[in-house]
Order: sequence, then C-alpha cells, then structure tokens
Amino acid sequence: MFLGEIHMAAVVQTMPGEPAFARLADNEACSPVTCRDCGIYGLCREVNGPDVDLRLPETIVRNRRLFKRGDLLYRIGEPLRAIYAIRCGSIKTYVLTNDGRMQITGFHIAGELLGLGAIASDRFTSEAKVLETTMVCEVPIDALEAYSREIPSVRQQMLKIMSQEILDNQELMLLLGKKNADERLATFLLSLSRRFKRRSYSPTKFNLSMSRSDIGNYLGIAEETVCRVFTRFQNDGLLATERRQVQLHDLDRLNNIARG
Amino acid sequence: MFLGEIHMAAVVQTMPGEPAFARLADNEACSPVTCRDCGIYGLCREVNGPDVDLRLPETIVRNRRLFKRGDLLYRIGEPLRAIYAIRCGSIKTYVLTNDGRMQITGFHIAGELLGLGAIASDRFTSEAKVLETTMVCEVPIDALEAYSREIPSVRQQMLKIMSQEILDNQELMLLLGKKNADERLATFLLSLSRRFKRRSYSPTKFNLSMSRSDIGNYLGIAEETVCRVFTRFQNDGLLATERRQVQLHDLDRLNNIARG
DNA sequence: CGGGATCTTGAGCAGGTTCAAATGCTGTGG
DNA sequence: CCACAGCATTTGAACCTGCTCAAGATCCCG
Repeated sequence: MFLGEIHMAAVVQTMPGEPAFARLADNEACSPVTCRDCGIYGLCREVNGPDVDLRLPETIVRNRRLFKRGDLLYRIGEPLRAIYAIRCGSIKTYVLTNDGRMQITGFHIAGELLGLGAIASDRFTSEAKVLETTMVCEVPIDALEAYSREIPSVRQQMLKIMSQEILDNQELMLLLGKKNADERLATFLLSLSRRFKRRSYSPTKFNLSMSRSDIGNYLGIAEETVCRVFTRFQNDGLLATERRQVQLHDLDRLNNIARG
Repeated sequence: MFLGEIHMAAVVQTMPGEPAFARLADNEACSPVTCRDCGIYGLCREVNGPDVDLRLPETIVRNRRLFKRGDLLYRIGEPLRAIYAIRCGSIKTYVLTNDGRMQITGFHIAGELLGLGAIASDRFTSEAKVLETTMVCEVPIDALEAYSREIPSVRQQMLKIMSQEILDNQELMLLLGKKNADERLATFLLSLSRRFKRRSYSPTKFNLSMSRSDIGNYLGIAEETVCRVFTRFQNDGLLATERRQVQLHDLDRLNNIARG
C-alpha cells in the first residue's frame, strides 16, 4: 500500500533503514553500474588495472536464484557442483561437531563468494543457511574452471579471494582464542561496520540479519552474554540498539575495546 | 660417536625415536622417491591421474634453505616474495592482536605449504617461527605464477591446497568456539597422529616439537590446563607422556573424547 | 655443573555459563 | 483484523570450568 511495499514488490527486499543497494533487473548482467563489486564482477577484474572481462558474468547471470529465510544453499556432505556469489541479502555458514554442536564460521553479505572450502574435497564440509530473502548467482564448477583456463584475471582473483578467506579466518581464530566477551562483540560490530561502508551502506547505522543466538555462537560466547554486553555498551554510550537495529555512536572507543 | 650422531652429521636432524623420513642429498630434486609427497611435488601432480610435471621442482630445488630453532621464515607486514614448502622439520605460524597477544594458527610439518594467506594482500599478515632444525624450499611468487600459467595441475593444486587450508581453519574454529579442554587436547593429538601416519611416521608414538605453552596457545587454553589434561589422560590409561615424547594407547577412546 | 627454560601441581578466583523467568515481537490462521 | 502461539530478547542468580598466581621439580644447553 504505502511506498515501501511498492518497492518490495519490484525488487528484492532490503532491510528497513538501509540505503538501497544498486538495483538490477532480473536478466541484467553484472556490470560496474548494477553490481559494482559483487563477487563475480570482482573475479573478472584485472589485478593491476581497470580492465574487466565480462564473459563469465554474462554466462552465469542466467543461473540466478532467489532464496527465502531458512533455505539451505548447500548441505554438509553434498557434492560440490557450483560456488555461489551473493547479490543481495545475507547468509550464515557453519560447521558441526559429530555430536551436533554448531560453530558459525561466517556471516556473508552481497559481493562475497561461498563454497570455496569445498574445492579441496569436492564436497561441502560446511552448510550455508539464508538469513533473509537473498539472491545469489550460481557458478558451476565446470564454468569456473573453463574461464579460469582462459582468463588470467579469473585465475588470479580466485587465489586472492581464497587467500582473503584464509585471512578472515585467522582473524576469527584470534578472536576465539584470545579475546574476552567485550572485545569479541566490539570486533564483530566493527567488522560489520567496515563491510557495510565498503558497499556504501551506513557504517554506523544498520540492521543485523542474525539473532543474538547466532552472534553468540559465531563469537564463541553465550546468547545471554551477547545481550549483557550490548546492554553495557549502551549504558556506556557506545551504541544504541533496538532489537536488531544498531546505531554505533563511538567508533574510536569501540576500536579501542576491540584491540585489533 | 654412536650411530645416531653419524646420521645427524649426514642429514637434517630428526627427532629421536622417529622413523626416518625419506632422505635426500642437498642438491637432489623432488621426486616420488626422495620426497614422496612434499608440498611442491603435490603441486605438480595431475589431479586425476599419476602424471607429474617436474619442471617446477627442478627449478625451485635450488632455493633450498636450512633454518634453526627460533628463526623466522617471514614477519608480519613483510612483502610477499615467495611461499615456502617444508621438506623436513616443523614450523609454527601465528597472528597478533595490536596489543601483542599471540594466537598460534597452525603447526606445520613436512609436505605443507606456508604463506598462502599473504596472496590476498601481497604482505604477510602472520609470522612463521621454526620449532626445530628445518629445511624449506622457497618458491618465488614469480615462478609460481609462471608455472601456474603453463601447467594446469599447478593451477588446480594451488586451489586445492588453499581450500584445504580453509577446511583446516574451520576445524580449528570449531575447536576454539565449542570444545572443552579435554576435547581440545584429544582433537589436537589425533590430528597430529593422522598427519604423522599419512607420511609413514608412527601414528601412536611421536615427539612434540612444540612446548606445552605453544599447545595451550594454539588450543585457546592455559599452559597449566594442558599439563593437567595430559596428566588426567595418562591416569586414565589413554596415553603416556615423557616430556615431549607421546605414546597414544587408545585411539578409539581419544576419538570419542575429541567428538569430531 | 650452573642457570634459564620448561613442565607440573596446588589453591583461590573470576569471567562466562547455565538455568529460570518475565517481557515483547512476529506472523499466521481463523 | 485480532488473538494466540512461538520465538527472540533481556535480566537475575547460582554455579563451574578454566585462569592466575605461586612454587617446586626437571631438563637441557652451554
């Protein structure tokens, strides 16, 4: 009825209060305008220089799929047939102990690639669950290998992207192994802030697409501890929260708490 | 004087009580006999099939270097010029918080590649310190890129190896986020056991090249907790320790404790 | 053989967990 | 459109695992 709903019908849903992400029609290919730095576009950019080979995006853009909250992109043990580039929305990935405990290994937003860990074993060893309405591009492994042979930039970018994932994981290991609850939550919020900023969302005001329970699981602390630290941060004037809406008031002080 | 010392003089030192690793003379290239599955050899193997292209090993075998306990392979911030393949010995890698806390991210033994995380940023974000006398092959990035262009198996194996590193890190995150002290130490010992077995060392009797303090740091628990769990495991008949010499008596029960 | 490093064990402490309960959203079906 | 069920969030209180501090034992290197 009102303006928001009209938008909803026309485009993939975004979170309220968010600046709109670059829109694209259903059959539109990746390009600098429609999808400035989605994972696929990044794959096709020359490492040193502005040139872009768009053969890959023009092929795989046909494999676009829409997922709803709770859907699984892939399951543990499933053979690897494709990797996934997120166009908009968000997804959590996690691994399991054999007695069923879960560790969330990442929250992923537009522009990020999923499934790279499966290349070693040809099977997924983690699971990916959609947190909100999300659109992904499916990149069949065969296509990826073919283009990797042909296009040098795809080859180099694949290495870069996997290397970046190794770096991100190192940071999380540092957090899980050596940081206390305050440092963990501050680090988490700043990481989100930076990633939103990089894609032109507000770095200080955003919605969390994941529950307190998910945040706690990811950070290796209890859900209740997440709540308590949020409350304390709010009392100290560092931020304001209203359910999943977060507003960061003092990035500097958060940085001091996070301790790299 | 006695037999052991004669060996020591002739070859790179190994730990007492260890079955000898495949030896090679100083100028000998990688080959199935001398270095059955060192990282470089693995890089050059066809993904599906037995064929091996030995151009890369024959080139980089000239860049062999010997390190002593405490030496650094690379430092945080240093530009990436080469990656390293361990021929024999062991190395720890770690990252730091900006207030100096350290998190060990891995212990690496013969056959493993180091430095892959630096490809994303062209600089090392972790540091590598040698735990015992260790020989590595240095693979200049330029050479790697050249061979990666020319030899398909190098390209595919690079992806596989980086993907495997992502998997290993996921396992460590699960450990750091969700396991208790007993589960952590059991998981650690079984991981070592499997890796030793893969390279034809004894899976049940081996030396640790790292201190209790390093183990604790890696597992996210205090040094003292490592000692206490070792003591308890020994009292329960799971294993026997004598300083850094470990003998595992009951892999099944350890597996139950570790909980995948 | 001496001294620093490493390992081990004990005792008290604390950060974070677990359990429990109240409150507030959300979305779903009638 | 509303009621209700179920889930998410928040807060309190008791508890516990693993930490810190301390000291002794052992090893290893020079």
